[in-house]
Amino acid sequence: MSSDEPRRRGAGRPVKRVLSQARIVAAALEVIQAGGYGALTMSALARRLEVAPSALYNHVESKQEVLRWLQDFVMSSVDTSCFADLPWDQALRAWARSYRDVFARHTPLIPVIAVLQVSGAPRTLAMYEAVTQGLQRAGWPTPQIVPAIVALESFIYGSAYDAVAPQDIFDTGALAADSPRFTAAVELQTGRADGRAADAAFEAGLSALVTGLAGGAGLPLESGPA
Amino acid sequence: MSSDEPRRRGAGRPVKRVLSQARIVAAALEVIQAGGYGALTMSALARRLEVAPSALYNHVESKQEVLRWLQDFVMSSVDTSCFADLPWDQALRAWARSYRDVFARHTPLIPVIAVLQVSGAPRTLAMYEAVTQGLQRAGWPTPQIVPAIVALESFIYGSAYDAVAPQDIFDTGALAADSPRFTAAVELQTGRADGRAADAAFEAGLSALVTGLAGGAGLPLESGPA
DNA sequence: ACCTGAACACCGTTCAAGT
DNA sequence: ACCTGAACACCGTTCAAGT
Repeated sequence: MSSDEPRRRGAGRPVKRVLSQARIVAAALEVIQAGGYGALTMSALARRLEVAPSALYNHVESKQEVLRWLQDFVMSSVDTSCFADLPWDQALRAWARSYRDVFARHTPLIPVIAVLQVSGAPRTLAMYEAVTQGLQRAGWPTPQIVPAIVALESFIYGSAYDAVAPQDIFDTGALAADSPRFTAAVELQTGRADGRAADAAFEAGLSALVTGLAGGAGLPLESGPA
Repeated sequence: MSSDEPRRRGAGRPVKRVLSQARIVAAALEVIQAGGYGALTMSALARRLEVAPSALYNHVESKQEVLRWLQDFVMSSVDTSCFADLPWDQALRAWARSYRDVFARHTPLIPVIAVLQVSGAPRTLAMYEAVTQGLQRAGWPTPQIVPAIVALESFIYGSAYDAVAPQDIFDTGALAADSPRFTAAVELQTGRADGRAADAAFEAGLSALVTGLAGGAGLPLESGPA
C-alpha cells in the first residue's frame, strides 16, 4: 500500500515504474480512502501514480476495468475462514455479515459485481469455492448450493445499501396523515435504542434466509434457530 | 405521455409551456425508453421537452432530483392490489415479484432509493402503507412489519440486479481447475432447461424469507409452503 | 416567471509525437 | 514498451441578458 518505490539493488537509477494491476488497485483504494468514490477519477488515479492520465490507458482498458479489479480485490477481504471454525449455519451467517459489511463500504461496486464475469475475478471465485466447500461438507445437496448463494448475495447487496442509508429515511414528515399505519409502525422502530434499525432487519432476514434455504435443501439447522 | 400540448379553450395563442414534475418525468421515461439510462442526460431531457438545458434548472434542482422523481413514479407501478385479493403470504410473494420486475427494468434507480426520503416520495409511501395494512389485517404484530419490509426490499433490490445480469456470469472459464466444487455446482444449474437460474434463486429466497419472517413474527403461513 | 446562449469546470478517452 | 501533452466529445450546472 506504500506509494514509494524501492530502488533495485545496485542499480544507479530508479527502477522503471510498472503500473501493474496491483499498484493501480492500491492507488485507487488510496484515492477512495481519501475522498470517497466521487473522488475516484482517472485523473486523480493518475496523479496518485505520478503519471499522466493518458498513461493509464497503456495498462487499463477503461475506468470500468479499474472498478472490476477493485471489486475483486475488495472481495478478498470477505471472511470465509468461518467455514473452518463454525457449524455451517453459523458460518453462513458470519460470512454474510462480513460480506455485507465489506460492501457497505463499497456500495458503488455493487452494480459492477452484478455484471462481473467470475472468470476474470479470481478472488471472487475463491470465495464462492470456499462457501461451496463449506456447504458440501455440511451435507448440502450440490444442486441447492448455487441458488442459495445467489439468494443470499442478493439479500446481502440490498442490505449493504440499506446499511449506509440515512436513518431517517422512513420519516413520513408532512405525509404522515396519508400513511397512518406505516407511520405508526416506523415509530415503533425508531423507538428502539439498541443498534440501528438496518441491523435488526438484516439479522431478521438473514435468519429467515438461512433457515428457509436449509429447509428447502432438506437440512435441519446444526445449532438451532438464532 | 403525449408530447404535444393542447390549446386552452378560446385562447388565441398556445398555452405557455409549464415544465411540471409530471411532464419532466414523462419526458425522462421517453428518453430512457428510447435509449436506456445512459441516454438520460439533462441535454437529452431538455431536447425532448423542446427547451434549452439551462431552462430545466428553473424547475429542477439537479439531475439527482429528476432521478428521485422518476423513482417515485416508477414505484407506483408496483402491484399492491394483491393484498386485497390473496392470502397474505401469497400477496407478499406477488408484491415482491412485481417489485423485482419493475426495478429490474430500472436498476439505475436502486441506488437512488437507498437514500430517498419517503417524505418526498408519496407513491413510495403509499406502497408501504398498503403493505403495512395488508400485513396488519393478516394479524402481523406491528413491531415486526418494518423489519420484514426492509429485509424483503433488500432482497428484492439485489435480485433486480441479478435478474438483468448476463446468464454466463458464473462461467469459471480458465479458472475452472482452481474452483472444482463451485464449477461443478454451477454446471448443475446451467443444465436446467426451465427458465433462468436467477428466477429459481429468487423464488427460493422469497419462499425462505416469507416463511422465516412470518415464523419470526409468530405467524403460521396461510396457504402452506410453496 | 421563465427562457436563451455562452461559459465554466469538469469527465473518460484517443492519438500523434516522443524516448 | 511506455510516456507526455494536446485534443475531442461529452457531462451537469451557472449566470447574465433577455421577454
